[in-house]
Amino acid sequence: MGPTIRDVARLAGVSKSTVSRVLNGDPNVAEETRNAVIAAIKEIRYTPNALARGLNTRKTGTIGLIISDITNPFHAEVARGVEDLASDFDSNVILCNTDGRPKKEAAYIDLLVEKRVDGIIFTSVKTDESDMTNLRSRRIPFVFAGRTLPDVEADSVVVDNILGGFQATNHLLRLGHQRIAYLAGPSHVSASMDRYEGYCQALRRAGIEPDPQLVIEGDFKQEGGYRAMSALLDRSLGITAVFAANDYMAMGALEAIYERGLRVPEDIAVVGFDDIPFARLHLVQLTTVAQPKYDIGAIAARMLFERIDGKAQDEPSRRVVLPPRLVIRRTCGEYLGQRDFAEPNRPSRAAEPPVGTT
Amino acid sequence: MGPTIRDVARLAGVSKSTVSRVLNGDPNVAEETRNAVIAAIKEIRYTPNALARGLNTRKTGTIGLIISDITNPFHAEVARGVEDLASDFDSNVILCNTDGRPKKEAAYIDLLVEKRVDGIIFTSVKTDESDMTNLRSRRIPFVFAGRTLPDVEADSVVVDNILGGFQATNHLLRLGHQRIAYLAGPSHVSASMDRYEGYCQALRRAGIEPDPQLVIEGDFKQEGGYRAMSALLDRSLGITAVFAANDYMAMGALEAIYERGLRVPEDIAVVGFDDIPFARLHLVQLTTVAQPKYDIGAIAARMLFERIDGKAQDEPSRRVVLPPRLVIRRTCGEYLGQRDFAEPNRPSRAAEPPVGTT
DNA sequence: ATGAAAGCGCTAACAG
DNA sequence: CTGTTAGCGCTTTCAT
Repeated sequence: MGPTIRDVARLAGVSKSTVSRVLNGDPNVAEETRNAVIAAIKEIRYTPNALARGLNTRKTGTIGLIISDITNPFHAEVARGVEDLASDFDSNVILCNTDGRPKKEAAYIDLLVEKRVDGIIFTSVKTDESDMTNLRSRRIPFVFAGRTLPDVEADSVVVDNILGGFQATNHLLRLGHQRIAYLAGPSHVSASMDRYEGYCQALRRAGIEPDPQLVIEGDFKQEGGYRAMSALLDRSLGITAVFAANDYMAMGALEAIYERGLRVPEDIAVVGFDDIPFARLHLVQLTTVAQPKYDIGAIAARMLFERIDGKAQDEPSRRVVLPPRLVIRRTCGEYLGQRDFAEPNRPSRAAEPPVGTT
Repeated sequence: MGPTIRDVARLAGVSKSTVSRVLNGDPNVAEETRNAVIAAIKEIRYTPNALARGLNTRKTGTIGLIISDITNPFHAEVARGVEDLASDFDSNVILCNTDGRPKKEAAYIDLLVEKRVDGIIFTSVKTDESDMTNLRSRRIPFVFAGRTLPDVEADSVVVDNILGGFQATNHLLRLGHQRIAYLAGPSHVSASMDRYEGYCQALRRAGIEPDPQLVIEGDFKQEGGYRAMSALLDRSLGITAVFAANDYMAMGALEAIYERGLRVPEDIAVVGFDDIPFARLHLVQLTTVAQPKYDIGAIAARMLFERIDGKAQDEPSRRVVLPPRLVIRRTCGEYLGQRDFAEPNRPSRAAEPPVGTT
C-alpha cells in the first residue's frame, strides 16, 4: 500500500511525530535524528500522503482554474500564467473547461469545493451569485481574471478595456478614418461593452457622433466576424475602417474583405483586440490591442495566494487594472516592417507585483 | 469549519454510517431514512470532503496531465480531449507545464504522487525510466499521448507519423516535385524521426534517393523553421518543395520564402504537420498533415481510466495508432477554394473507442 | 436496515 | 529535543 510515516518511524527508531517534524522542516530536531529519518525515508522510498496531510491542515496546495476553453489561445496564455505562479507557490492547478455553460461551471465549483481547493480563479464567469456566496461562506477565496461579475465584490484583474477601445479607435482616427465600424462581441459581455465605450469616447473626442448603423454584434468567433463584416459591407455604408472586439472576429472580417476583392489596409483598415499569437504572423500582421494575458493570470494567482496565505485575509477586495498596448502592424497601414516572432512575453521569474491597483 | 457527516447524522437522527450510505447510493437504506438524510444535507449545506474520502478509498478522482506547454495549440487541444473525458468519468485533471524540462517534470511527478492521483497522462516525456518504474511500483497507471518513450512499456496513443510523413511527401511528389527538403525537428524526438522515415519511404518509392543535403534540423518552432529554411535557400540546392516536421516550422519557412521574394506555391511548395488552428486561416492556407489532436487526448484518457477502474488491470500495454490526414490547402497548389473555419473537431460525446489497436 | 468501532496517514497540542 | 495522545472526516467491517 506504499510506506507510511509509521514505517519510516519504525525503521528510524523514532516516533511518527519526529518524522513529521523533519518532513515539515521543524528546526527542533537533532541533526543525528534528522539524518536517520532522512535515510529511512530514502530507503523505503517514502512519499508523504497529501490527502492525510490536507485533512489536518486544511490546505491542499491545489487551486481550481475555471475557464471557458483552454483551446482558446487567450485563455491558454492566462492559464499558463496561473500555473506558473501556482507552481512557485508549490501549488497545483485543476483545470476546468466550462464552455461558458453555467451548469458545467456550477458542477465544477461543487467538485472543487469537495476537493477542498485552497482557492479558485475564474476566467469565465457565468455563475449566478449564489455559487459565489457559497464559496464565501466556506471561506474559499476566489479571484476573477480577465472578466468581472459586476454584482460580485471580489478581487479581480482585468485589462482596461475602455482605454483599449479608445486606443484602437484613436489610431484609426489619426490615420484619417471617419467611418469606423465596430464589430461587437455578445452584448452581455462587459469586455465588449467597455471596448465599445472606448470607441465612442475616441469618436466623440474627434467630433464624430457614433453611428449605430456602424455597430454590429458578433460572437467573438471568426465565423461571427466574417458574417458581421459581410453584412456591413453589403450595406455600403462607406466604411473605411473597422475595429473588431477581438482578434478572432478581426480574422473573419479580413476574410470577408478579401473575399470581396478589397484590399487591406488600402480599402479597409482593420484593428483587433487581444494580440493572440497568429496576429503577428507574417501573413496576417494584424494591428491590434494587446492584453497582458500571461500577467493577468499570474497576477490573479498572486492575489489569490495572498488571500490563501492569510496576508490579505479580510482586506477589502482589490481591482487591478492592467494597461492595454496598441500593437501596430500592417492592417491599418503604418507597417513598421520588423519581423516579430512569437515572443513569449513571460517573465522568467514570477510576475511583478500588481500594477495600477485602485 | 464547514459541516461534516457527523453534523448531518445528528440532524437527521441517524449514524454517520447511514449518512455515508446515502452519500454513496447504497440501496440498503430505508426510503424514509434516506429522505431525512437528504433533507439534513440540504439544510446545513453539507459538502463531502474528498480528502477524507480519498484517504479511505485510495481514489482521488484526480489525474495528472504532464504537458510541455499549454500555450502550444497542439497541446491545448490534446489537453481539452483529456479534460473532457476525465469530466465524463467524474475526474479532475491537474495541469502540469514542464517546458520539456526533465527537472520540472520529475518534480511534478513527485507532487502528483503525493496528491495520490489516480493516474497520469504524459504528453511531453523527458523523464528517464526511473520515474516510470517508481510509478509502476506504486501502481499508478500512466499513458503516453502523442509521444512515446521507446524503452518504456506502457499504454500509448500516437498518430502514425511514418504514414503522415509519407503522405506529405507523396503529395509533393505527385505534384511533380523532385527536390524536396525536410525541415526536421530535434533529432531525439521520435515524431520527427518517424516523419523523416515516411519522407524517405515516399522518395524511394518514387525512385529518388534521399539527399542528406536537403535535410536540416530545426526546433519545432517558427524561428527555427525560418532559420532552417533561410539556410537551405542560401545554398541554392534547387529545392522546389519543403516538408516541415510541424506547422510552426512551416510558418517560419513561409516567412523565409516570402522574404526572398519567392512565391508559394509557384516557386516553393510547402507542407506542414499538425494542422494547428492558424494553418487554415484564409491568409495562410497551409497544406498540412492533420493529427487527431483531441482524440489523442480523449483516447489516452479513456485508456487511463480503463486501467484505473481495473478493467484493464494487468493486461499487456496497448499501443493505439491513429491515422493522420492530409489536408490540402493552398501552399502546394491544388487549392480547393472552400472556406473552412475552425471546425472544433470534437465529438459532442466522448471519443469513440480506440481505433487501430495493435 | 442501521449503528459501533476501527482505521486511512498525517498533524498538533501537550507533556516531559 | 522527542514521544504520547487526539483527532481531521470519511468508509468499512462486523454486529445486531
